[in-house]
Amino acid sequence: MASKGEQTRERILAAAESLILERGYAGMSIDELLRHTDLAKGAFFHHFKSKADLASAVLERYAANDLALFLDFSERADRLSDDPLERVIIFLRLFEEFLDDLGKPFPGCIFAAYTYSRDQFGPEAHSFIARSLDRWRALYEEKLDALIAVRKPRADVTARQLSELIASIIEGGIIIAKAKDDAEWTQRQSKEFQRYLRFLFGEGQ
Amino acid sequence: MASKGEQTRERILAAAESLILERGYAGMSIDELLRHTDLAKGAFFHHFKSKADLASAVLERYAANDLALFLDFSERADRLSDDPLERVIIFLRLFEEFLDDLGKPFPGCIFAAYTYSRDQFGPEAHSFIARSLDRWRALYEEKLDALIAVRKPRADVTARQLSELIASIIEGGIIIAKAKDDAEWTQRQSKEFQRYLRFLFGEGQ
DNA sequence: CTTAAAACAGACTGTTTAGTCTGTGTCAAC
DNA sequence: GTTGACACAGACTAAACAGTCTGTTTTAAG
Repeated sequence: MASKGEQTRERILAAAESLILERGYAGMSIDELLRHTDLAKGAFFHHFKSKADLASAVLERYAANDLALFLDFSERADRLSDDPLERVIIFLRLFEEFLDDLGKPFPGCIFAAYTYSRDQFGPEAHSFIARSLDRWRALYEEKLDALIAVRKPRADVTARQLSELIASIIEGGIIIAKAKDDAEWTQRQSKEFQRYLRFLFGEGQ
Repeated sequence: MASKGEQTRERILAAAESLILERGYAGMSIDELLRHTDLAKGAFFHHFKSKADLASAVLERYAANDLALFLDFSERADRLSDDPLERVIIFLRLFEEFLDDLGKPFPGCIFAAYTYSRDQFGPEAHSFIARSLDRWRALYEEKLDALIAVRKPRADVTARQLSELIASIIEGGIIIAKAKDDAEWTQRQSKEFQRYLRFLFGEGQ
């Protein structure tokens, strides 16, 4: 079980993530973060040596959680079907299910939030975000590659192209869902992408 | 011609927009904005009564410019072709051309930047952003509606669905292009969407 | 040329900010 | 039960912050 200190650190990180998504990085003050966690200054600076240090920790934690989440979707999809097209679609639907269960729009993507505060972070953060986004996209590419390997698409399309498209759709979907406070927006776009996939790889027609 | 005061106001707004896109709203200080525009405190508060007032003005200016830009693309597309499918595609390609000419990734969407600093603004700003995004999306819907009216799509798809999809693709594309510093990312996704459109509405196959 | 409003300059103020520092509990190991 | 590392509390500081205020220059109209 996690030690007391680790629990507190996690509490700070979770609160910071949600505050950053609502106020932006510069808009989240440490004092307010402390109010949200019922802690004092000393506690915070015991766990993090600066606000920038917190920013890195929040970023790395988000990237790890995000990757774990999608890896889980990916593996579950593979267990739920043997058909490569169905595997992609189930992969997408597990994510939709996840969004549905939130009840409200996804609170936001830390990569996007940081990208719209780019100047506040160093080049290490920039490249970490770029790599994380690409790893996430590559999860889609893998699945689409397996599909293309066994079933020739009805057009000269690559797994990379389709993975870039679905990554853009989801990233954009998250923002618009948040901006319009529409909890189902992203899921609808995911469905539309599936229709495109069935056009490319489906049996009928 | 614009008066001296209007010119200064515009200079402030332009500098503020670009600073907000790079640092976030809270991350942009008035003092730094002044350094970028070579002005003093008095000048700023002569034109804007507060930082929040500036925020509204930046938002409204961006929305107006954005709408004008896409309206121009829309009208030019209509003049360049009589075929409704070509009109949609030219509409998209004029935007791609615009992005190409920037040389670097699009600096970002103010609607998205504000959405990732939501708590900093009031409900009027939220609904203004929601309405602006929807008006922009509706431009696509109009064109797609005209297309569907004369050519039955190869699937039971609506103009609204397709407009939501392309809006998400572009909004997400802008972020990822910025995050990865990839100037052609968004254009590639636009092209992939066009492939989908040709599947749905194209002649051959 | 006069004048008054508009367009700015820049010192100043009170508050908020990140970060420091000293001290106090807590808790397991010995 | 003593000790020493860990986990916090909270007053404090210096800098940055948004916003004020008084004054000077610019501009255009009569």
